Amino acid sequence: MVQTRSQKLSASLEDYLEAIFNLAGESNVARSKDIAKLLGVAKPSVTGALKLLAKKGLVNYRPYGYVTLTDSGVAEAARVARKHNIIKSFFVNILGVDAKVAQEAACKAEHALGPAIISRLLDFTDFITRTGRNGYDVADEFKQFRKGKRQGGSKHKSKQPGK
Amino acid sequence: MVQTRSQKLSASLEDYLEAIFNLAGESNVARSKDIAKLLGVAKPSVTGALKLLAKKGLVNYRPYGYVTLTDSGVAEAARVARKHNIIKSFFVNILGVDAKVAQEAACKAEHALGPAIISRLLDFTDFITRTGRNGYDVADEFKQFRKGKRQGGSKHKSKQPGK
DNA sequence: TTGACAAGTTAAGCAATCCTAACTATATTA
DNA sequence: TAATATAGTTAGGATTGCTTAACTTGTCAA
Repeated sequence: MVQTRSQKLSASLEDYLEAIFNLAGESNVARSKDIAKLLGVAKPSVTGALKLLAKKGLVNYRPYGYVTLTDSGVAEAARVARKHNIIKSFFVNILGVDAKVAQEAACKAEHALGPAIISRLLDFTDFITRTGRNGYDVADEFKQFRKGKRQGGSKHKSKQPGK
Repeated sequence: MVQTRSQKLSASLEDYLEAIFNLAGESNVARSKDIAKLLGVAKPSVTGALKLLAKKGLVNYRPYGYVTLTDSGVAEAARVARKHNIIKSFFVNILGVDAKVAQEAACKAEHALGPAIISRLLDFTDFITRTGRNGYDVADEFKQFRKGKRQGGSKHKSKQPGK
C-alpha cells in the first residue's frame, strides 16, 4: 500500500531525496554507494533511508536493485531542489558568497526556510538581477561597498581613499 | 573543572542558551518553567539541557536554584542572538516578511548559516538601509515590484496598470 | 563456470533529544 | 509553623539517525 504523501519529511530524508534526484539525472537511477558518498554517511544509513522513502511512496526500492524516484518522489525532490537553488542563487548573485560556501549553506538553510521566505527571496533575487540589467546594479554596488569597508573606508559612495 | 569552550553547541543547546539569554534580561536569572514554555518543551527537557550547558561551563546550575549564564555563556548566547537578529532584520526590512514569520524562520536559519553568510547579510541589510536614506530605496522598490507582480503586471518600472 | 571483489543488507548498538509519570524541594499562605 | 500548590528533578522509555562488523548478493574476468 503505497501512501502518496504521508507527512512532512525530516531534514535528513529530504537530503536523501535530493541526493537521489541530483544523482539520477538523465539515467534516472541512483546507486546506494553514490548517495552515501554524496551525503557523507555510511552505506547502511542509505539502506535505512531508502526503506523509509519507499514506505512513503517516494522511491522505488528493491533490495540490491537500482533506486529510482516515483512520480511524487520526483515532485517532492524538485521542490526541495528548487528551494536549494533559490537560496544558493541569492547567496552567490546578491551577497557575492563563494559558490562552494553558498552550496553548503544552502544545503542547511533549505530545511529552515518556509514558502513565505522562499517566495520573497526568489522575487528579490529576480528583482535585483533585472534592475541590474537596467542600470543600477545593486549587487555590484554592494560589492564595492564591501570592498570599501574592508579598506577601512566609511563613505562607500566616493571612490577616492577614505577621509 | 569547568571547561570553558568545549565544542560547537548543537542547534538544540543553542536554542536553550538563547532562551535563557532572552528571558534573563535585566534580572539576569531565568526560570526553568519559562524556558520550557518559550521553547515549547516539557520541563524535564530543560533540566537535561541545563545540566549539559553547566558541564560546558555556559550556565550556573544548581538543582532547584535559579539559572544564570556564566561569562562565556553570555558571550556565546550573544553570538547566537546576534545571528538571529541579523537574519530577522533582513527578512523584515529587506524582504518585507511579516515579523512573526520572520521571527520563527530566523530561529531555524540561525543554526544553518555560518559566519561568511552572516557577515555579508549584515553588510547587505546595512547597505540597503543606508542607500535607502540617500534616495534609492531598494526595499521599497522591491515592495512595489511584488505588488505589481501580484496584480499580474510584468513591467514594474511603470506605475500605470499593465499594458 | 567459478571465484573474487564490490555493492548492498542485516544486526546490534550508541547518542541526542524528546516525552510521561512519579517523586522531591521550595515557597506561600492560612 | 504547617499544609499545600508550584517548580523542578529523576526514572524510564520512544524516536531518529547514525555507526561498525559481519553477512549476502550480484557481476565480471579468468
